[in-house]
Amino acid sequence: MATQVRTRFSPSPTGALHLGGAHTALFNWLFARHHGGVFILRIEDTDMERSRAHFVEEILEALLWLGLDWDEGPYFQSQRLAIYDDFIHRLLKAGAAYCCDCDPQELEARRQAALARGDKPRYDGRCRERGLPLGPKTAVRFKTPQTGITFWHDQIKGHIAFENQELDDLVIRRADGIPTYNFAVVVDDITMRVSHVIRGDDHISNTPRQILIYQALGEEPPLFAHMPLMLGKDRTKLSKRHGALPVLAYRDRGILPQALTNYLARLGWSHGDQEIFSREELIRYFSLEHVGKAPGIHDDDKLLWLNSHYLKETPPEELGRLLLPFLAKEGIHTDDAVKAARVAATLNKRAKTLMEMAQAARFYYLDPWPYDEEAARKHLTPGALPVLREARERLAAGVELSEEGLTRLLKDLARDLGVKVVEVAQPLRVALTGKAASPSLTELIPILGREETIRRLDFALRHLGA
RNA sequence: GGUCCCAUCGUCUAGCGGUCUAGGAUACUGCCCUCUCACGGCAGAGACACGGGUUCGAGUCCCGUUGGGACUACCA
Repeated sequence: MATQVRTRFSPSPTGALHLGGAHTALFNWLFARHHGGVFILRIEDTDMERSRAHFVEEILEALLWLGLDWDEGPYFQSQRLAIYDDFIHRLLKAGAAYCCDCDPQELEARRQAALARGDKPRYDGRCRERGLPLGPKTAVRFKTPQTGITFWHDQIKGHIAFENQELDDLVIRRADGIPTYNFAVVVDDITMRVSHVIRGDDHISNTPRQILIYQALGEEPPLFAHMPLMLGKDRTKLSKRHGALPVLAYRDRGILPQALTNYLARLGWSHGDQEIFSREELIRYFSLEHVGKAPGIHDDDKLLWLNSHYLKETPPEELGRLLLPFLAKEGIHTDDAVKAARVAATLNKRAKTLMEMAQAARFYYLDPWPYDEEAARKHLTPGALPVLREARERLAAGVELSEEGLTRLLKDLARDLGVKVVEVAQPLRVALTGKAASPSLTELIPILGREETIRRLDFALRHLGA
């Protein structure tokens, strides 16, 4: 009988969830969902100094926004201290760990000295055989075997091996009683029965240490899969300075969650030539075998392309609803979802984000003046007076505000005035939208309405001194 | 410095020894469509890091070089 697939995502609340974190969360989630397994959320908040409660809230919010729901948790390491202590004592009793009262500052000084000498900075094991009791000022170190090789078959990278002598006796419990990362992770993954540890390959060098702890505990290690890191444009680990924003910043920018998950899924993973994946397809096709080994560089352009794809695919009614909060940010406070849907339908092919869409939608709600300077200079000239006047008259006379009616109006106007269609369209466009580029007049005028259209034409006429 | 990981168009990638004069996507350029801008359609340019092997045959396997990255804490 195959054992149940159980994966976990374990962020530390020392900052917002960023793209890299979302990437590994997604892969864990997809793997669990693909296998009908369990996805666990665990908050690694043992760093009391840097952990903040509000980051926990933000991380959960971001995961939920992305649609990455968890089946168990969130567990908090800070609430599991008694469990870690049990395992510490197991190790102590077995002689696989020992207490150490070396002064941290001294240790740091020795580290620096070794570095300066060009030596490998490693703990010299001076407390190893001292048999110190566990006291209030003692840390606990793991007794790393000094010979032999620790290896595993990585589900993504293949066979990886480390010589044990490269490793030193790491602290697994700090003097303040809090376990360190490498130890807490192992205890958690054991007790939560995690079957697959899928994480960034910056954790590869932690893996042999963790495997050694499993062995000392007499436990079977889970399967490891180290996925390639996401790098910034300068090819270093992705961070704020690459413009890699927190996940929620993408939401606030008007990126759709489907676009972001699609983007993240295709970074480091592929399914033939397919680029667009529904959530169901992602779950159906995802597998570790098709995760690549090479790191990927974050490319905002590709994200934007996917976002515009999903913007085009989203039904206008939904798009209108999504647009409302972005309109508000433009100072347009409306709850008219019907109008917003009509507006969105004219803009969904012209914007890459909801934020852009809201900016482009301003003229539907606000007076288009003052006009864009260059647009007005070019198109709102005295020569345009007849166009504006005639258009105003015919609109007032009751030209039908339909696609066909307005198309005919533009053509007739051009013919009757002896100019090209573009020469009637552009002045009208600037008069109505304030800009030289906009959705088609035949679709924007019906939304503006007859009265408002005429009002704007009158203003333009007066602007030209008519 | 040490250890480990990685290496196909600028970027994301397909490729699991012959079907590769290397495919798709994005970005870029041009043309078409067109009331503008987009969208869409078509076309173009653009890569197997280098050197050795193995093999009848290597982008694909092995070794080395170079390059890049990660880690190197009583952070996670």
